[in-house]
Amino acid sequence: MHHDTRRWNAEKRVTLKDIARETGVHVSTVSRALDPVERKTITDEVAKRIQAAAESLGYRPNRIAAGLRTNRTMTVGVMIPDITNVIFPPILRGIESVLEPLGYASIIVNTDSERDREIRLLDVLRDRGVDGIIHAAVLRSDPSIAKAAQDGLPVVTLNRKVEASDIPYVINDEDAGICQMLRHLRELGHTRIAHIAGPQDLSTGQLRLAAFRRAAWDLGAEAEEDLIVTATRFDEQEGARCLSALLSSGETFTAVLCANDRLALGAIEALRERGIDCPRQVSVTGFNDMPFLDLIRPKLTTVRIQQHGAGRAAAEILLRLLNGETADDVEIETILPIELVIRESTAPCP
Amino acid sequence: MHHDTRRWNAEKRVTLKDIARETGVHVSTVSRALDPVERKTITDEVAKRIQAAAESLGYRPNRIAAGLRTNRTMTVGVMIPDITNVIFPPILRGIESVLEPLGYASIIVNTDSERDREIRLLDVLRDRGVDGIIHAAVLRSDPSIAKAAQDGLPVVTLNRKVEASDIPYVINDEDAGICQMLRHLRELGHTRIAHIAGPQDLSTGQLRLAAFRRAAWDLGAEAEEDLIVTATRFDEQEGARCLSALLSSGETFTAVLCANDRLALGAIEALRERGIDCPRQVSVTGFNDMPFLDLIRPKLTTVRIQQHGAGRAAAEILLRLLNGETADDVEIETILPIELVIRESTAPCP
DNA sequence: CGAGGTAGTGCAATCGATTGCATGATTTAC
DNA sequence: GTAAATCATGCAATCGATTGCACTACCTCG
Repeated sequence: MHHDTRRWNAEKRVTLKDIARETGVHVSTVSRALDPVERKTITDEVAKRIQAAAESLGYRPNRIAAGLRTNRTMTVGVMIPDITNVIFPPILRGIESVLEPLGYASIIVNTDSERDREIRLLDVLRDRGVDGIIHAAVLRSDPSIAKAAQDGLPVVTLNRKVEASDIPYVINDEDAGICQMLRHLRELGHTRIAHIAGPQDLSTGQLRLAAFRRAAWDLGAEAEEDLIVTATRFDEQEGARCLSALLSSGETFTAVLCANDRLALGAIEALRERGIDCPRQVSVTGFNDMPFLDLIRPKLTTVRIQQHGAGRAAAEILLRLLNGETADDVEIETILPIELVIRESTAPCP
Repeated sequence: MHHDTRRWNAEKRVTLKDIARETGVHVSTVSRALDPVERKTITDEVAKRIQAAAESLGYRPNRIAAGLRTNRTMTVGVMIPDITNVIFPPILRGIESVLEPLGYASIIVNTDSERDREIRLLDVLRDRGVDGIIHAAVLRSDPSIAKAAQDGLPVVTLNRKVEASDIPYVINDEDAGICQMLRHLRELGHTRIAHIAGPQDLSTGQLRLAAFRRAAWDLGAEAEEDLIVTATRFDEQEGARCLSALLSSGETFTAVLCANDRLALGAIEALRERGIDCPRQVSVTGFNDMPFLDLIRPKLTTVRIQQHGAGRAAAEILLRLLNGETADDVEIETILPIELVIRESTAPCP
């Protein structure tokens, strides 16, 4: 016999072969007796005996071996930009709430919004034979994941969509969110409303900006292009930078509608540094309603998206893909409803 | 040939066999040429040719197959109570920063502090053949993980330790943290200092309570047992409940040293509800310095622990275990230094 | 120039589970 | 009562990579 080079062979695992020896049947019979689907092809008495033996020996199926044969690992990959961004943990729990009860585990990777990293991590996932991928960090143009999906790997994108592809996606009703928020500001009397837009290479940033322009039009005024500044990242630092840019542009404004909460937080901080009060002098709004927002002063008026729900929805679609439905059977677009959350960062126009 | 029952065989993967056929050598030679260690046993010219072929065919090793043979999956399991607790994401990034560059991926699971779930998830991880586990959700007494470690599975615990076992652990200097905090409160003139202790089935809760008693003694006063209330969970709700209990006990106090930030946040909220001002009337302190604390009013005085650093430290120890060092070679205990962070929730004794 | 090395490859077993087909036993049908 | 159908189980190939050992050159040295 060849030498054993395994790592920790202390108590070697119980295998089908052990159960077969114990019960005096062939390993294939054991395999069938333990498979809920194949079980009916086995005499009931024998199946019971095998299951009892499996139980008493403490058998646990080796998913690695099964995975090699069947090409299913019961593991999915989840790609997000950065787990320390508080918006993502609830999403992950939403995904888990659907997948875990069905026996799936997930490998979570952080792309840090770097394309190289994303490509490398995609390989990391494929090398491990994940059955599918939920991708919450795609760019509007993202050839690597599009290629993977083309090859037949089940993929669903979350929060963002990749254009010119038939990858199913779950997003929020950005249009309604921006529109309702703009209306809210109008009702408070604001007319000169600035927009700090998100990165335009992300569908979220692009959709929200488009929605802003459209909403302004719908409300009877063209969007003032000079009052739109575009951030390069969705973070506080960029929020602050964009607000400074607005201030030094010389334009006047009494409200700033930001493409997400972190931009809004940065903007408020920049206002504070200049002694400008939010909301008394300038109203600021966010998008996402990330956790803890109600503990931070001023409490931010924002658009609540379904975080847990988005995770669930994406997982459910992925499941259908995993169960053999093709991208044609599954609806490409899922838009989740939003809800306006009015707190303290918006006030009547001074 | 048997029927192929694989799932998405669209573009079937390139295997060693394909490269072997392409280059006219045996698959074992290909395997060796692609293995950095075995490579030297191969003629340089042949190795180069094989590598070139692998490259041009777009070969990606199948880790499932390799894992079956070698019993190494290059995947580790990470168990935490709940990813939506903001303390954990930085820890995970710390772990990742060490393991990911070495080719490891991690499967993260949330135990929700439920024992059944923990046991089930432990099986989920073992079934997938993880090479080791970083466990940040252990109880002081935790037979299931102790058993796994006994069986030879590399395990490191993080933030908490399991007693009566030789599982290496990485924790914070709870003693120093509590002691420095108590001294800080004393220096502000407080003498009647309450303690909201954490769950005593977690080493963190137990160590911090013990440290509180010891520190009180060291500072020349016995801990007033009536001023100690124990929470059943580390969360805001319990913080509020414990504070109420303190208030209705009839004891007087001017400061509350809490076993972690969430308890402190809950305590402050409960004070606020009763119209008691923190810090003017009662000082409150936390432990951990979780993210966003500086955005929440009043800014919480707390003990900063190394979150990212703890993840890194645990990962480094796990690595040594993975590389064959036994629990005897590795230091069982790693205590990371803490730092007092004085903000606005503590003030001189009124 | 032949014995003893050594280096480079090939061979084949192996990891553990799955599954199409073969086989033998039993039942059903006529 | 025998042919045919049905059922339960065994057999063996397979997934893709790894690796101990065998084998064949060629090399070195005396």
